[in-house]
Amino acid sequence: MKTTPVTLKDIARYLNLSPSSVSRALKDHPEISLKTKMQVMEVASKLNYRPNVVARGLKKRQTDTIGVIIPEIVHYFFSQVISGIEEVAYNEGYTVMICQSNEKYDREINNVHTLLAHQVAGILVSVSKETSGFEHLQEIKKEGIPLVFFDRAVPELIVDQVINNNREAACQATRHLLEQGCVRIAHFAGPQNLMIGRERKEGYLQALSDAGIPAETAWCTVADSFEKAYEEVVHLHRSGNIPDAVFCSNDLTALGAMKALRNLGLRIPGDVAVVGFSNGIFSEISDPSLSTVDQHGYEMGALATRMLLNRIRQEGEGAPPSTKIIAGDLIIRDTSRIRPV
Amino acid sequence: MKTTPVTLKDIARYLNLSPSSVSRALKDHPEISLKTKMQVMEVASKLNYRPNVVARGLKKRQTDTIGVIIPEIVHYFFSQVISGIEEVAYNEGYTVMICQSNEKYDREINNVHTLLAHQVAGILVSVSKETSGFEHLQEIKKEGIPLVFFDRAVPELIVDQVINNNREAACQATRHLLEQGCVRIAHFAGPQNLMIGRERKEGYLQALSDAGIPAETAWCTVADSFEKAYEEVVHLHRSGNIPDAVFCSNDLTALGAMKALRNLGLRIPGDVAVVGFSNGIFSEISDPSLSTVDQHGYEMGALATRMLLNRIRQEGEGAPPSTKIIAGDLIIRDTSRIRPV
DNA sequence: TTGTACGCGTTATCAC
DNA sequence: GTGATAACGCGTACAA
Repeated sequence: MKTTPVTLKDIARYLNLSPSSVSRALKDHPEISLKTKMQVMEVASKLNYRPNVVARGLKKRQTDTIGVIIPEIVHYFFSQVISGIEEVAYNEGYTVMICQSNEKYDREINNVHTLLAHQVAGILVSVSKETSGFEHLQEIKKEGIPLVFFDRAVPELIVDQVINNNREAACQATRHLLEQGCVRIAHFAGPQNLMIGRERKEGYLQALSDAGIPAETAWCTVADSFEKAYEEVVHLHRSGNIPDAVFCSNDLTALGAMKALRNLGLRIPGDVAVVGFSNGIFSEISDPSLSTVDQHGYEMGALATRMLLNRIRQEGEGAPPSTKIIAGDLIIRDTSRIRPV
Repeated sequence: MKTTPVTLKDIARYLNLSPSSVSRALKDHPEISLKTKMQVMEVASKLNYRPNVVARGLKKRQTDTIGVIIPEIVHYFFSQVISGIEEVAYNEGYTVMICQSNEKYDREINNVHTLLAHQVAGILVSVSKETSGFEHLQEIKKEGIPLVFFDRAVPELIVDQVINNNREAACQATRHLLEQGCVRIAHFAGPQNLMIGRERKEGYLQALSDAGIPAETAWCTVADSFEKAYEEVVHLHRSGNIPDAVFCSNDLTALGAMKALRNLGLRIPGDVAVVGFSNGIFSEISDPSLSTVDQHGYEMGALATRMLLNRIRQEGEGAPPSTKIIAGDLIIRDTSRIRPV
């Protein structure tokens, strides 16, 4: 015994009104008598009326849904971002449609098409590690749908974006290691096709150069996972070229490095100091606790969503695309505390 | 210069066909000539046609979207579940609409109404800690929309559900502590209005009773957060009533307890052994590494989604509601390794 | 095998 | 102030 939802027509029939009047009454149209408004409101809540957003979406060629394309939901940072997105969207009467690209280019393209087919009001994207083209993202713009990047942007596309000041934060983190007396500092970098990977590496190199320390290529490699970091440390150790600090482009990488260092009998931070990036939930409780950069994922998601909603509401003519920077905070914990600061 | 999406009509005009023929051709209707089908397919891909799912949704009174109501996205376990949901949905051509209740009853009710207004094809729910009624969930059933619980179910509602064997897993975890020689075992329980909270407590009591050990009320309290666990340990210590083991209803609680124990100068597991619940990402890398129960979040999300899709496709008449149990795996790590097993 | 007509629920436009 | 009408894009019974 399925109950079909109550529609405008039901209310209209009930009150001997036309559907259009009911529609107007419900959206508080000025040209409707207070009396009918009251009646309609009352009947609506009595019959438990809920507007059919699908029908409205069809009519207005736009829904109240925000599309999100995110590389991997299970990353703590990204789950924070999603939470921020959902929170703002909820408060503004929007819903969130989530797609994960699983770091695959193909899938990301698919996700875009899915969201476009759903007539979402706007799209938030953090591109996958694999993404090498951007025609799919241009399709979004072509349809006049607002697009905002968060965390991982595509430099070729000039659209609103919220990103971390990766370069500065990485520079700061490296400088911190220098201040601790480290001079042989390695960097386990993220994928260099991602801007965040490049920027963090640049920040690292910048800090070294500022300190007048030449960069050693053997110490600056792409190692983007727990396992790769582990292997890289073992590799460096075997070649008798162990650094006295490692700055990793994310926390998991840092933990992989730490595990390898421990297994090799090296003390942290005594022999090798470690700094990560992201402030994952485990950085605080790892042993020793991990120095890292807090990226403020929740705020990033919230801000990106607010920017998107602004675009959605402005409908076209608006300010030129802007880039908001969320400053990462270096959190100094035990993996890099050698001398008192 | 917005481009409006290509519609069936555009293709029809292009080929001098009627929209209905195009529609049929695209869904591989048997009564359409192969030739037209080919033509339509070709033009469709050439014009980059993508069906408007909103219109289809209105027509069929049902969309290809699955609604998810989840307490908090940032919990590692829940993010795993979402990932599993999204993966299966994606492979089956469905999209996922996410709502988080933030553990609030009001908000959960709101979420239900939002999803119903969106004509979702089915809904996956894990109820909030606050949820005390279930009229809102019954509304879902009333509209004939399939509903599947995951992790946290409402016992009063007989619907499909995927849950952990919390009682058995808790029992096993407690038994493990007994086998390690612990006899004064405390339990920091979850909220008792949630079935999972009650069941884990029951498992704990069961194990004690099986071992002929009377339960001590002072050792079995509701402590459901890092902070509360911390305080509870301090409290027990102050009253000179420290147990020799603590079984916690989740990992964060366990970590709070561990922190307090460390600060009190008690060794883990030497003085007090600890076991958590959930296998959060940090349990493996905490110090000492935390024994816990792996709840297989990803599999839970994937299975729940498959069950939901089955219901959606069967349309009404189907098997009676079933309950799938996902067995939690006790993972023994260092916080409970006292004697060789 | 293909076309016609209508409706899904809502809203915008025009008329009264 | 309110009602009638059309349209959003698609699917389907019915007709041809």
